[in-house]
Amino acid sequence: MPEPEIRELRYFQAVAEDLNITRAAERLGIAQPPLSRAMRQLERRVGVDLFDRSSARLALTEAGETLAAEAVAVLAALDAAVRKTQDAAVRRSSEPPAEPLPADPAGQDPR
Amino acid sequence: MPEPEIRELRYFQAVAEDLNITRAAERLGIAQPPLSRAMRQLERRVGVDLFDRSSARLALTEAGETLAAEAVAVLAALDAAVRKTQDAAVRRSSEPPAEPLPADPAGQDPR
DNA sequence: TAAAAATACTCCATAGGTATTTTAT
DNA sequence: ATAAAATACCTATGGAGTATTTTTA
Repeated sequence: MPEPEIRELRYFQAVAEDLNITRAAERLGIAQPPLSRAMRQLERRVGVDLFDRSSARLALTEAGETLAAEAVAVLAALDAAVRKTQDAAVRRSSEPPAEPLPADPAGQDPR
Repeated sequence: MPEPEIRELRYFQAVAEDLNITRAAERLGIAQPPLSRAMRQLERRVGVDLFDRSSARLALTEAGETLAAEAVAVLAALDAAVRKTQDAAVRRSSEPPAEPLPADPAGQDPR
């Protein structure tokens, strides 16, 4: 089983927030069964249990908590990578660069 | 078109290193055409040209150089996420943890 | 009994393969 | 003429859907 994909990390982030696969699926705009399967597959990919399903209330294992925290960094790195790549292309086509929008949500990491 | 996936970033990293799709494909264990298509798809996903194909010698655009640098961070973050998640599960099942192997390639980021 | 996750299928999008053509040196 | 990328086509894996069945408060 190969490594986790970005889509799975996004799904996992939603489930870890809600601790409810049904509601996370609604939020993600997909059905519950594929999300349930995606989480099982993610567990197979990393090779560890991420959820404690022994109770009715879905809970994260310690490993799950760890991945939830780490996933934030991975997804932030991807978002930054895409944004910087697009910025690099824009700069090339239209110098000088437009000044950064003041409506800047949370400051996107100064280069 | 949705966002880049991890597999595409790994492929891109190989192509960016070789600047030769055919050789990168060999290295990755896939055929040349699917790799060529994956790079086209990646470009569509980020919405910018990553390669300059005007010459016989494949070259990265400025955006491509940017993504090559940023991809390293994304993939490192993913590797760290998986490793830490697996470590968290191991710690839980067998305390105390076995001491870290001395044959440690490049030191895996102190927590 | 009710709410949520898991299972059993079906379908289709897309990752990947082979053969071939195009392009640029 | 050659080496590499792109295109055309086909196959198969797996992502996602609906219907249904566990499971546990």
